[in-house]
Amino acid sequence: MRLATWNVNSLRARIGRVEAFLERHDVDVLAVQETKAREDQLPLMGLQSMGYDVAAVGHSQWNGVAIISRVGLDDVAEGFPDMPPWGEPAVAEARAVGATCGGVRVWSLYVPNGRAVGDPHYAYKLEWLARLRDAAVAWATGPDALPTALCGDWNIAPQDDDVYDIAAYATSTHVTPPERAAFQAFLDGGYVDVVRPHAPGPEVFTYWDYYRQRFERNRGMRIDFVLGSPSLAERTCAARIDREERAGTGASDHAPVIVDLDDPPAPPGEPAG
DNA sequence: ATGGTCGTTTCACGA
Repeated sequence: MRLATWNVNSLRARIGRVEAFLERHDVDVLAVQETKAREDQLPLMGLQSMGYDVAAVGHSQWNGVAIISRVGLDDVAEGFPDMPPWGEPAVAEARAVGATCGGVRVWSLYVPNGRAVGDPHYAYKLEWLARLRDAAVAWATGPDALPTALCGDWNIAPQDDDVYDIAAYATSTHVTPPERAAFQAFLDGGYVDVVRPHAPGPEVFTYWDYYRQRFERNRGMRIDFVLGSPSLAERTCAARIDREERAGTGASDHAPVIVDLDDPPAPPGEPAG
């Protein structure tokens, strides 16, 4: 099964690229962020004709997440248990959608940006992450736990090498110790960055600002991640960042991240094949 | 510190 995550910066503006991406990489499940669309605004017909179902929560101007799947879309959840409220419900709730796709629990997450250290949005970001972490650890444990993938734009660069110029971010969000601790708490809870081990090397960035030719100068950040529960991490056999999707006119400011999963181990007692 | 460029039910604001 091939799983991907991509902050598309408007699904309506990018629908042609999304369809081409799904076809080019033969993607089974795509978690998208910043759809900037209510469900009733989404151009779904092209995706449906390609065999995909869509589960989405959204707002016309910001946030918004969706899961696009051709291997099933069951037990859809809009938001996670105990997700903290903030502002308009339509905005607060447009940050997380979960579904079971082909036996894997997939979440598409748009972690709050935080805006600035000290801003109320920054405190909300940390609270949101802490509550998600508690829920996510619960999902990954217990006898009935499905392999779980936390896919999305985390708006956190966990390591200094994940920023083109860490000194330029000395007073910025995305790299502060509390944000990095919030990210680390998922790893401490058993989740694994399933991409970095399979896509090592210097080209780690997933996001480049539109302005000042940041992509052309490779001044980017690594803020999009797939964190896998232990059983999902075991099945991860390959991963890559599709930098080419970020090039050219009409690109999102984020590149897609792709993860390949082996088939699950056969249940005991059943013949192989 | 500022501004650069995108997106949006746009002449303002979020990223």
